[in-house]
Amino acid sequence: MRTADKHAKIIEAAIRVFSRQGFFHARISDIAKEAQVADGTIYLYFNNKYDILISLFEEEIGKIILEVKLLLEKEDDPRQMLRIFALHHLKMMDDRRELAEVLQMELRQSNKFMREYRNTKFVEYLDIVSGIVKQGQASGIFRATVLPGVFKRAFFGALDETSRLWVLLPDPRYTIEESAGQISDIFLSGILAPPA
Amino acid sequence: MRTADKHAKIIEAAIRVFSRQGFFHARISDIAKEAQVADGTIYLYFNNKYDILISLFEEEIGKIILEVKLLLEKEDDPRQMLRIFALHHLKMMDDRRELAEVLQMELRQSNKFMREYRNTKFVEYLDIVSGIVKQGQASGIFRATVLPGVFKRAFFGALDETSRLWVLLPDPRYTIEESAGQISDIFLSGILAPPA
DNA sequence: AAAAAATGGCTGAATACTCATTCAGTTTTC
DNA sequence: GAAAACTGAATGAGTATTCAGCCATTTTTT
Repeated sequence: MRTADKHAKIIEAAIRVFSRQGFFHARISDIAKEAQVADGTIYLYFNNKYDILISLFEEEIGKIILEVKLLLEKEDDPRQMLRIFALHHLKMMDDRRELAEVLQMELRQSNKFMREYRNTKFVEYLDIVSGIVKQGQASGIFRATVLPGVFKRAFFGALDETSRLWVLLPDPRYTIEESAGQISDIFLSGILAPPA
Repeated sequence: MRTADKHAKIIEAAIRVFSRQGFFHARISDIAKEAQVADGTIYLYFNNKYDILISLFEEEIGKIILEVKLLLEKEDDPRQMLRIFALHHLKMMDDRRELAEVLQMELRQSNKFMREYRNTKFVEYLDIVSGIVKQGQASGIFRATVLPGVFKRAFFGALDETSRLWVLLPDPRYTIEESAGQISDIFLSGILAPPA
């Protein structure tokens, strides 16, 4: 076996290069150099440049989904589950700055310009939030008037925009825990059923 | 007058072309054709391709800021002001789909890859929200514990992510008013001072 | 056990483009 | 008849992808 998991090596290199240069400015030769591999080798593992990006999304978001689902398994209070999701999301984006940049910068474009690609994993990630909302509504803890489909977008949007703040220019004024707490507090006040 | 405001014509054409193809896939010749102008003419009004994008951001966001500030002038209750901001934002994104797509897709990249460009107008737009929050906190209507800098990001992120939903695939299940109302409700519950 | 043959992962220079930008020339304006 | 505005073909830089061959390893032959 000559290959020391070149596939993974190339994905990791691509994360670094895309985060530095953006997808369009990244050259295949840059990724190859970063992965310590020849340009041509990349085409043994991926069909083309887009395919690297799509594989990267699916694989990395897949890992994140597994992580957060594992954390949520241990909890059954939907209020705590939302807090866990928020904190995990921000922590993860902070721990993996380079991946965070790629997701924030390139994921949006991808839906539009890679027509066939449906971002299936990303939808699955968002649906974790609407799942929590539905669970909370079923048990009467959350208001039934809140639309889970609107809530999941708003909640994710708030987290995403907040984490972009640090990724672009880390701001020591707010800690991750503080931001995650504030966002969770705001959304929880907005969704909690009024005391009977 | 041979020029029937070519500058504006080119910007408008660029909005359409960028929204269809994205900045990187858009050719100068596509924009020229759309604006019914020769390729070279574009370089009489803009320095280069990036400059079209940046001018587009500054000018269009500038118009949006004027609009929303005009609406907010008439109101002095910070609660209503937040509702107005949310509704106006979503309405505007819905009315001007093509512009919305360009802002959503390209604005993020721009910060990173046009180093010198600081997105000044965008910051000004966000600061309208933190301004409202500070005003509400000063008058005791809003909790002082909420950080305006976190709140503005979260609020804008929620609106932005929500509007992307329709821009990509219009969903007849939620109206603009309903979504704007839900988001405002959530954030207002999160920021209102508890009744004394 | 040595030599020969086959395998296939890997390489990187060459190809085959695609556009952003320029500028010499044309048309319009005053 | 200058000056200004405009045109669009030509230029040339930049790069995704290909592919003919290399070589470490494994398999077959002697």
